[in-house]
Amino acid sequence: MSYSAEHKQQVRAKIVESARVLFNRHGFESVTIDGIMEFAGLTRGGFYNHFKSKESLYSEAVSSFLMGRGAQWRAEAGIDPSNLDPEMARQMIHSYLSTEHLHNLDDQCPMIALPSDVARAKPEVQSSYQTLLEGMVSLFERGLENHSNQARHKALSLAALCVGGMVLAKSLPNSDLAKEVQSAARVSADEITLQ
Amino acid sequence: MSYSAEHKQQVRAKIVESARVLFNRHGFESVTIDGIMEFAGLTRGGFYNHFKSKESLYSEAVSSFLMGRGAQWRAEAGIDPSNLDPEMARQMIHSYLSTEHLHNLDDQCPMIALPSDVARAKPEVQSSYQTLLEGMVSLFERGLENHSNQARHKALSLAALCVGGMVLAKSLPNSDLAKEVQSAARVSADEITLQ
DNA sequence: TGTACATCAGTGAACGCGCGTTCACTGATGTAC
DNA sequence: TGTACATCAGTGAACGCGCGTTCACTGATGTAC
Repeated sequence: MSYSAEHKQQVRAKIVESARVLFNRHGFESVTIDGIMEFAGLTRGGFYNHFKSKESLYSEAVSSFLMGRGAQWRAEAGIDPSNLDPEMARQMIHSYLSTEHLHNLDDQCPMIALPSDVARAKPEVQSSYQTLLEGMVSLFERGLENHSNQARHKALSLAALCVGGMVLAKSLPNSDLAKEVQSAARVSADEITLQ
Repeated sequence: MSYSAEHKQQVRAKIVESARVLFNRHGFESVTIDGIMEFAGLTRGGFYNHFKSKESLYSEAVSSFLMGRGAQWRAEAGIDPSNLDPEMARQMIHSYLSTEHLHNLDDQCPMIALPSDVARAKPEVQSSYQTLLEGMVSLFERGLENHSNQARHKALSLAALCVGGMVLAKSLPNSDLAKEVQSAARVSADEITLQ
């Protein structure tokens, strides 16, 4: 035997995490295998011991956010998915639509870091994106459900407001307008959440 | 003398339009100079008679939408920017958040076709994106202003809802969920518009 | 009106570079005895 | 416990291809006379 199974698994996870961060920074296409492996502390050729191709990483990098940085974020924010209320939903939305989230590119939600990349990718990658969206919508919905008979519809609109506000803010060169968009989206989200 | 000045200008415009469509389909990076020129009915080398580099096209392709396809769309929808009301704003939003718009990739609003590409591009490109956003917000604002003292804030939120709803829909493999997101965003937009 | 000419838009071959992928190898690891 | 060995994760040179850009050229155009 050579290395243990968990060693291989850990290295693999390190490559996925490296890819996730670099994809968030530069998008799928601009990131090279060389760059991913170097960022993970390895060399080029070894990549193919773990993955079939560059493309096969996209889906995994997107979905790894949910259980990795996303879970960490939920824990830090004190979110208990089984016990949510409108005030908690409101806090999540304000955190999502914050300047900190906008500038924390490495740990940013892939839904706003990679929308065009995913839209052009294979269905498998889009499924990972859908899983992220469903996670977000589910959190919002449970935060609202005791207080509204339209929780599903509201949760979907809140997701669109969150993602739209951040996507717009990311693409603007003028940080004043970016902040204005985020602020407006927060206020409208509050109204939807609390009404 | 050789060709007339307007001939050169027309060819240049044809290249920009070719680039705009191909960027909408595939994003900035995947599109090649070869592809752009062939789509415009020309050959590779001539590109540099008109543009300094590939990158110098990005900004122009994005902003060309406003006066080109965007103006055509506004005309077809019977929109008079100097005479708007909430019902007109509502129609614009429903048209933006429609299945037709989602699937009409060639003529799609660049704000939803190219968000990641623009977010990673030079400030000049982001300025073109900002001009598109300001145009949209201005239309919404004028549609609301006689009926609300918070027209600016509402217009910004409506833009975030429109862009967010469409960006999400574009990245989902499941067209049922995509339609559900669009539908929810439309309903929430109506509430913001008419309240 | 007709012809020679100067201009420069357009052509397409060629260059250089970067990237995804392959492959022969090497050396660290864990097992067999 | 110690040693020989089989395995395969990791290495890095090399390959092939595609793309942005350059460049010498050609030929359509409009002007001068």
